[in-house]
Amino acid sequence: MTKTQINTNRSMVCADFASKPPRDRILIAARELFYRRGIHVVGVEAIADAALTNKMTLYRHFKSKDELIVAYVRELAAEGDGVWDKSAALHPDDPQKRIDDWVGYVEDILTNKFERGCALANAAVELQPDHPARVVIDDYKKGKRERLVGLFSLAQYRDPEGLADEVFLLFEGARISIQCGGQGLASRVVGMLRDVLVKAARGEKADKGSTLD
Amino acid sequence: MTKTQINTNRSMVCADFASKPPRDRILIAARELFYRRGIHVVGVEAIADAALTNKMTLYRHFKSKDELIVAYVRELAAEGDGVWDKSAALHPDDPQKRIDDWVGYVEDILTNKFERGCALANAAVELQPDHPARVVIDDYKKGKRERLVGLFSLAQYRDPEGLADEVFLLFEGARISIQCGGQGLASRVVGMLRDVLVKAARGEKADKGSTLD
DNA sequence: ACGCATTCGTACCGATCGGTAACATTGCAG
DNA sequence: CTGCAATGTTACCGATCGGTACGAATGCGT
Repeated sequence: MTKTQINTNRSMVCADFASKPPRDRILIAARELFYRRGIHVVGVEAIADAALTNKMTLYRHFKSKDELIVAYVRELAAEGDGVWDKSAALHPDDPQKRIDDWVGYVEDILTNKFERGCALANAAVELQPDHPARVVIDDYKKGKRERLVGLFSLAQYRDPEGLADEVFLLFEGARISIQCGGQGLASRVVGMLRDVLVKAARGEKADKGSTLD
Repeated sequence: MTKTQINTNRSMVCADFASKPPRDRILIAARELFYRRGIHVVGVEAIADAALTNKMTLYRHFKSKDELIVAYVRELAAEGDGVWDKSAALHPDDPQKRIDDWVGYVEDILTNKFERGCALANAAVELQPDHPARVVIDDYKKGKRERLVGLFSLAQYRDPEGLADEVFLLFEGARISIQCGGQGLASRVVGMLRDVLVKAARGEKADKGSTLD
């Protein structure tokens, strides 16, 4: 909560930005520009400028723009996994608490007025199906759904697969809808999500004799 | 059902393609290329080529590429509205039948293996928030949700607003997920959608004395 | 047959794209 | 201080971008 989110369009996202190594600055700048404006419309020179460096240094760290895109997507995926892992490390034996964490995380995202949808989904929209970054995105999304399934299963909810599908799709739908006409949706979704989970929780431990695996 | 969907990457979507006026050919070609490859990566020359014409003729019908993009988005929106209107015209007094129509339409889309997500949502991802096409997309999406609300209200479902939000988001989430790791989801979503609607139908006409407007 | 508008084809414009060559400059380890 | 690697600077490459000038070809109503 209370993220130190920066609202400017500059890429000065932290005080010691200039003191970071060039590769880090480039990735930070690329991340901001790719997310805000799109991947194809942002040129490598603009990224180098925002990273307080130049095109040559960029190409010393990344063989091509495509490789930079892959690094960008990899970083996003790693960060998403990191949030999840941290919650799992904090509450290793309390799946319900981890579910609450996730809902809070979702709420933070959906109520952030600088959101422009899921950066990974947006990247998937822009990139051709055979782009090397696509498999990273696919794996991440698949993994995220499976984590939800595992969590619901651990919390002994009924039908963890179906429940994971449902909340996953609601979340994805909300994120994409934020950027096209669904501003009002965001606030309603969180309540809806909690509703679905509470309703599902009523069925937990219903008859634990059935095919639980 | 059994749409005459063409699977080639060519833009020869109908037999009399060459006999259509240039403007139509350009819009058809733009539609296919924008959807398959993305808006920014497709140049006007590629569109003109696919439309069996040249850049000059394109610019006689569209003042700029941006205007072509707006026309593209407008056409998509009009077509989406058309599907809805047709169902409404066929079953003006049978909201349940229209709901079934919509679910069938959704099923057609989600099980079409050439789907690359909602063309309008994809366009919104690629275009800057101040692009003139964005308001067309926003209006369409808002309108679509309101149509759902109206339909559920007409069918006397309980909480039509919440229900519309739910099925709308599930649908949107499914469409975006198809193109990133969620191939398996598509088939499950349709069942889930029917489930949600059936469950909601159980609450219909519950107490019709309440604030129905 | 004519005139006229639409369309076609080509060649071009300036700008920007991704990517590189070659060299000057910095900073840090020995 | 010396040496070497990392970084900065500038200029450039071919290709492609959105957009246009202009003349030739076409179709069609009269």
